[in-house]
Amino acid sequence: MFKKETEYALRALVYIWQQNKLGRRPGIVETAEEIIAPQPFTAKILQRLVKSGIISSQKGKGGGFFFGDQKADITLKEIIVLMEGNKIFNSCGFGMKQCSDENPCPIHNQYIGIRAAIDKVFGGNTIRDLANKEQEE
Amino acid sequence: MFKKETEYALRALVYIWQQNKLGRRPGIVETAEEIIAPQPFTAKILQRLVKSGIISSQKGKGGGFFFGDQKADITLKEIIVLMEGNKIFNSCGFGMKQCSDENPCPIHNQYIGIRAAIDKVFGGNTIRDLANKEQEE
DNA sequence: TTATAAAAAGACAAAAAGGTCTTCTAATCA
DNA sequence: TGATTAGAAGACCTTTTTGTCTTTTTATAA
Repeated sequence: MFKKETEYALRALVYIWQQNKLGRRPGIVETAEEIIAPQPFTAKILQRLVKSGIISSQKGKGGGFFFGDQKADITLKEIIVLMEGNKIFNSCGFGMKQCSDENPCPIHNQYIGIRAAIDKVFGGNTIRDLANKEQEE
Repeated sequence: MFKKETEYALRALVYIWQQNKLGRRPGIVETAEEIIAPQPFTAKILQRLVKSGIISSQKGKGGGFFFGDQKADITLKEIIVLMEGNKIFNSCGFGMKQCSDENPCPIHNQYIGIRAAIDKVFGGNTIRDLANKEQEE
């Protein structure tokens, strides 16, 4: 469904927030291990999230990643759009450029249901929501 | 949602069947133009579909592609699985390997709804269905 | 039976995705 | 203040996807 980058980003953000809630700021090594992702690749993704202002980071001893002013109420959809654009939320299931309500591809009317479901799930959940969910279990 | 290959395959098959119904057997050039896809890439994909037994082909003058014994009642899902495996129908929305009903990721219970919708649309429509749909319009 | 039209085959190439490695910079603590 | 810890930056590499090009094979029609 999504690119690896995007999946790693989502999983990392949930973990970082869970740790932040416990007063901790996890680093790259710890985060990559936890989410089962290659460490240098995780580093690159986290740096991108910092640059985009989704999270903050602290260099040096005792440093790590954390939600500061940003808060963990960002939706999964916002992260997904940042990482890979909104193709998944807008594009045609048949791959046609000009597909729309007015000029529908042969599965358009059925496919809009899929898109709506995707939008609801990823637009309707935040990092905070997922972090809480995981800890219930 | 899908790979280009897959989208081209679906569009090509619909077009080929529409032409077959009219007593014609379209060739690579014609098919690629119609579905707006690069010609040599389309050739490769059609050859793959022939090898897999989805359609038949005829070499030489007046040749082209056609549904013979195969019939056009194959579902879109079957084509998708052939082209890119069943990842989309089975995988986790959060990218976790071990995600299941027993060991769910934090969006599992919501994501299964998306998967069900995808399965219904692509498992519930055949090439014949789409070919008929397009001609209604 | 030969020219021609068309698919088959496979080598090649470009771009994107996924991932690694090394060096630099900054913060902190002893 | 200097050693150490940790993120930042960017060059580099590999695999997959997407696409091209050339040659070969086969069928048919003139």
